[in-house]
Amino acid sequence: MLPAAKPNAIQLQAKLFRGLADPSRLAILQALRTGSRTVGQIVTLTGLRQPNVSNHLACLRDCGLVSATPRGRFVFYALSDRRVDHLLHVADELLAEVAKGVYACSRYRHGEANHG
Amino acid sequence: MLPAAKPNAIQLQAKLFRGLADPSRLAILQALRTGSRTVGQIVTLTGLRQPNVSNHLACLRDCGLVSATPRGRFVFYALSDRRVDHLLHVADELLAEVAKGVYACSRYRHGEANHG
DNA sequence: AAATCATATCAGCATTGGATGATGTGTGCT
DNA sequence: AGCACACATCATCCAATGCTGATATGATTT
Repeated sequence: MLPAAKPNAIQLQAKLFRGLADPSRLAILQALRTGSRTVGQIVTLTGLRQPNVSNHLACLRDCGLVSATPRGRFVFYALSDRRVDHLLHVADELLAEVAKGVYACSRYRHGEANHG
Repeated sequence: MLPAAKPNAIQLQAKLFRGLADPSRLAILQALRTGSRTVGQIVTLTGLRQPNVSNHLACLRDCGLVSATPRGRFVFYALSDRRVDHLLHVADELLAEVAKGVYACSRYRHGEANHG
């Protein structure tokens, strides 16, 4: 499919970025930047529905971006590594200095509003 | 929508990551990491169709990730800033060390194959 | 001026992905 | 044991996104 540049690496990167490309998942990661949180806390912090949060957490966990620690009937989630935080930081820098036009990119509206 | 963490920043990040979350766009960016390329060159390098490439380039350009320099009937595209390359690099590090499970994340299949 | 080439734009289609409500699993308390 | 709570999973629905072929625009050459 891609003669020149290693498809595998690209596909992986694409998947990683897609994992980060969702406002809900970013909100969850944001909630975890300050420390471990239970699912219930994340629900409260983000305003998302519980099944929705669980679903996204499963995704983030599969991807290795967050870690889960069961404790009694609670499950504490945390960023799995400081690099995750770092990537978010680098992205913010890029937004501030380079990618200012992102808000105006009309190719997709994802992130502007939620569906029904 | 998100009481705790600045929604705006999150929406912006989501949009930026979504800009990077597409295998075609990543392939294009990859093709540009080695220098300026015309649309035709990118088409050849990536194997994508020309309208498709133009479309993605418009997206990337709107987002500020790439810059366009018309020269005669050609248009040369290039990464707009070294930070773009940097972000891709950080993402690769994350993939190598932390997010190894990304390949197995079954919440979405984006990046594994193209449609019809 | 006509033709050709490089790129951009358009309308339509198919697919993916995310949200929701209902339900299942397992733990802790009384 | 029975109940209540915290979280996970399921099936379904809907919207957004990306791809394609056709076409328009603009520039260069003859």
